[in-house]
Amino acid sequence: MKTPPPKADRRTAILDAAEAEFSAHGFDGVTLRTIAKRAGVDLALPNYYFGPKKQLFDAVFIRRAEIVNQWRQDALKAAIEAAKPRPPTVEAIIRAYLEPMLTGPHLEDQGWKNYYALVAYVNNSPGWGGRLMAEHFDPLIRQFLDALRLSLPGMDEKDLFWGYQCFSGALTLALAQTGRIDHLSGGVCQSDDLADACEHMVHFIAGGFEAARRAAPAALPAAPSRLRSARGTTA
Amino acid sequence: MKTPPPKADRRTAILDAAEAEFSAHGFDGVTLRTIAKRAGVDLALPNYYFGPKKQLFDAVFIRRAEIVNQWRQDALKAAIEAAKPRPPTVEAIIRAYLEPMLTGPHLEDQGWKNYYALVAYVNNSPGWGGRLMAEHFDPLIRQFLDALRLSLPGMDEKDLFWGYQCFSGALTLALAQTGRIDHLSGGVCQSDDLADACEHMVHFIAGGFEAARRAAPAALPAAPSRLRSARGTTA
DNA sequence: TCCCGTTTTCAACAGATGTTGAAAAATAGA
DNA sequence: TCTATTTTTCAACATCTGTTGAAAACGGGA
Repeated sequence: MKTPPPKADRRTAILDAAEAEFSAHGFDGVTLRTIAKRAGVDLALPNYYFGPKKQLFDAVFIRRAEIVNQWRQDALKAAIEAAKPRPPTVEAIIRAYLEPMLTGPHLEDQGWKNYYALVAYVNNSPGWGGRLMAEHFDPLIRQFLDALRLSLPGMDEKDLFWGYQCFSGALTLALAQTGRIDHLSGGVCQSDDLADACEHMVHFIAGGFEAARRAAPAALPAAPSRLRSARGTTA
Repeated sequence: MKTPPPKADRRTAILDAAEAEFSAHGFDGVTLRTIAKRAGVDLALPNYYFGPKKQLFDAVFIRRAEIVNQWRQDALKAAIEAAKPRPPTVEAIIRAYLEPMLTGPHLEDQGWKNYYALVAYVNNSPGWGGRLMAEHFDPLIRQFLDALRLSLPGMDEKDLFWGYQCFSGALTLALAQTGRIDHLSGGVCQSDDLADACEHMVHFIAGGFEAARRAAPAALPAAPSRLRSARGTTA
């Protein structure tokens, strides 16, 4: 599996092994010997290629970050383009944020699932994890927040950011694939079925954002009726 | 601070130190020497009181679990009682789930904030973390799911569980208090202001559940118009 | 006072950990 | 083929890790 090349590329073998181990046990729960053994290489090789342990972790984290960022940026642009000249719906924005990650043929590669669990680990780690997330994901997140602002006119900034915090938390737990929802639901839901998680999250999160705007204390006293969200009243 | 008793209770001193360290660095990121030094006790003492390292971790996790569970169970019962004979609103249920944890004077104790971060760490840890969560929190979670079922008639089971997954994720990230939302919002939101997070989460999550029910593929063919959510249309 | 159970300290163990330098092997260019 | 560069192996280092057993200090009852 994973297309073992005749003359193995030990570099990516190390990255794959480190990805699997780090995502399962965290940074401190993994030894270089474990990684080396899993990759089928000598103990000294990870250090030769990537330097000290923390730099190896960073390399694993960065490897797929730009790829997924590109996917999501394209999806966001497409959603904006498709809705022109109006802003896209909240649901369309959330979908552009989630679908490139959580659906598609790349999920058949266990490496991608491991990577997502790693992102979840980093996003929940206090301190140094924050820098990694901020460096590699904040620019794109701000683009999505900008899009949401346009789709949720009159929404308070604080509500928007706390809404994103809820959104990010829901996504993070889905990425972690801890299997807890499997146990809790008695098998009705499977935490490694990311596409299923995505489809449900889209509706839940979009509804959350819209409810958060509606609940604003006094954010829309002179409500701008000219710019109303595409989704009108539901009843 | 933390009421250092004249004849110190080294037992709770160890628990407090372990709580702070584990919540900040995870299980493998902490050494018994660090904990002992922080607690101001000898290296051998943690082992004397709690046995091996993992049992110490469990003791920290369990110590406050029953307390918070009791709070939440009381709040749920009160919400059900207050709404009788109808089921409480979704928002009231979510509030009963969140407010006992995230608001109140106990949050002035840094120990509680550390504990919440620890719960977030455990909930996002694959494998062994799941057992801890399931053992100590699942019974109460099922009570809340039962209440939600009554307040969301016609909702599909799968939608309910995925909704809870979103809910749990949002709560978990809030509990982690990673400080990321502070940076992202430029100071508008502060991740250690759990009461503020709570108030926003209540609306977001309640809206999410209601939207998830509405979005059910064909769950309500003969929509029960007699039972409608308290919150009507807004325009 | 002595005695006995509990608590605390001390020192050390066996093993694991990240990292490194030098030797050996493989590779590519001329 | 010889040579120069890169890649891989090997062995070891200093340090840290969880755990333990024995000794010491403590505390209360007789």
